[in-house]
Amino acid sequence: MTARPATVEEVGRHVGASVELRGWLYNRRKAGKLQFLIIRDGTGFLQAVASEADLPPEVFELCRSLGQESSILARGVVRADPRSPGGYELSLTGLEALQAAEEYPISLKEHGADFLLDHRHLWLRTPRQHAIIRVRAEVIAACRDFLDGQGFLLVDTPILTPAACEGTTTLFETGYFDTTAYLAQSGQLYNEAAAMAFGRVYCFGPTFRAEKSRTRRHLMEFWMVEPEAAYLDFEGNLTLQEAMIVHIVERVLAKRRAELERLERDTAPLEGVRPPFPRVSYDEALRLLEPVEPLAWGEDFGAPHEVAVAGHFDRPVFVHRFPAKVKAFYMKPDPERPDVVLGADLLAPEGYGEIIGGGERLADHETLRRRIREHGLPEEAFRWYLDLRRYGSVPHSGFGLGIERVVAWLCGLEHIREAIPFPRLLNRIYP
RNA sequence: UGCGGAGUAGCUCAACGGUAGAGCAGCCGGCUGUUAACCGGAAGGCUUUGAGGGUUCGAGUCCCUCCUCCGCAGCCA
Repeated sequence: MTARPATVEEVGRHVGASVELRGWLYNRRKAGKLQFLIIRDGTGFLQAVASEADLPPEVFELCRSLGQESSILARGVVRADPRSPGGYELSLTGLEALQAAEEYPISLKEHGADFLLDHRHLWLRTPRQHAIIRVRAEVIAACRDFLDGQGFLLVDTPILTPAACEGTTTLFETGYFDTTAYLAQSGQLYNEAAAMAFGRVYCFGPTFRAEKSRTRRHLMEFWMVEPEAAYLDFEGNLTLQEAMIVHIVERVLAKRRAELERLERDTAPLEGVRPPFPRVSYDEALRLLEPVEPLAWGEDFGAPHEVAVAGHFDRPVFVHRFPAKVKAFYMKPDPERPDVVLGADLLAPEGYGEIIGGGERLADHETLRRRIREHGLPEEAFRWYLDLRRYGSVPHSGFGLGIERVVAWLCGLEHIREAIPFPRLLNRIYP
């Protein structure tokens, strides 16, 4: 009988057939003349049963001696068997080892965060990490499909930039031949240029922040989707964000339910993520906070404030019209109340905090110049940006969605470090 | 940077100021349906508990300095 290559994912289509799996030995349990090998091939995990009675002695011995994560070619007959986790198993007829792994460091027992992060390159092989990374891929695909479907054009923005978007204190500096460059902390300013060229655009890529923050929601390097649209006003921007979040959640629920189950994520709160999302002004938020986390007008939200406000709602909530002085220079002041800006943060429920920040941009040339000066930013560096207000300036809005925070929320993660394949944390850049 | 917690076997953790231990992994053996399998055995700490100093008859344990990690806060997505 010839063995056809197959993947664990599609093994159910090969019941009764002889197949070859190309993968790794995830675990083995021994029971005398039987051995249960858990084989993973990247698409899933499958139990293979090695029976001493049905195998040449040297193959049975090979099964016995191979270490965890040895690379193997496993041949056998696919059977449906309720005793097997997953419902299918492979009756082993042959096994070949490409490389026999010894003393694999990550056992199936518990490990600490530091140890696992040091072995992130191997940690990624576990079922839990598979589930998270698959959800992440789905979130990214959902963002792009949604925006493509809404007429947004992908326009990439640079990672090496000459100056700060929001000041230089949180920028990673790097050499650029004879001068200095900074790693982008946002594609927004370039996005605005692209929006004036193409109307509706978005960028998607890694962003870098040299903030010395060590919390469960911060990465030094994280991925952000940033749509920007000409002729989009503040309200339209909120509606767009709402539709996009609903799209992402629905798609993950539809296509990655098995992964959420593996993560033991209670999906009930996610099922309730439907429009409209509540909208709370900064002033209203202060009133909500009064009894629990009082905040003086003019102060920016801290993490406890975000959690307290979001705790009032069963779905994401917009907090809008923050005091102008705590927000970035490019935000448009509310024409009816110039001490607040037409910006909004979207706070995820269940304590996950801000997942989107955005708003309507300042379109007036002179006001923008003044704000740049007021923020102590070098006007020269923003000459090209100011040009956008000199040559056909229009009302426009946009936002940035943090991929890892959305993934952490949807997966119910305790820490954002699991939401990205190789997290860059404060004092950690290995592996 | 501030506050709090923790560094003991490869991993996860015990040990009142009084002889450093267990589970898991690895190794040897047993078991034909295991589900992080289980059972038995030997070994594993270079006089050794992150590093250095101090108190004490005696320090993993108490004190000081430093290092590393974790949590929280600030900042933000």
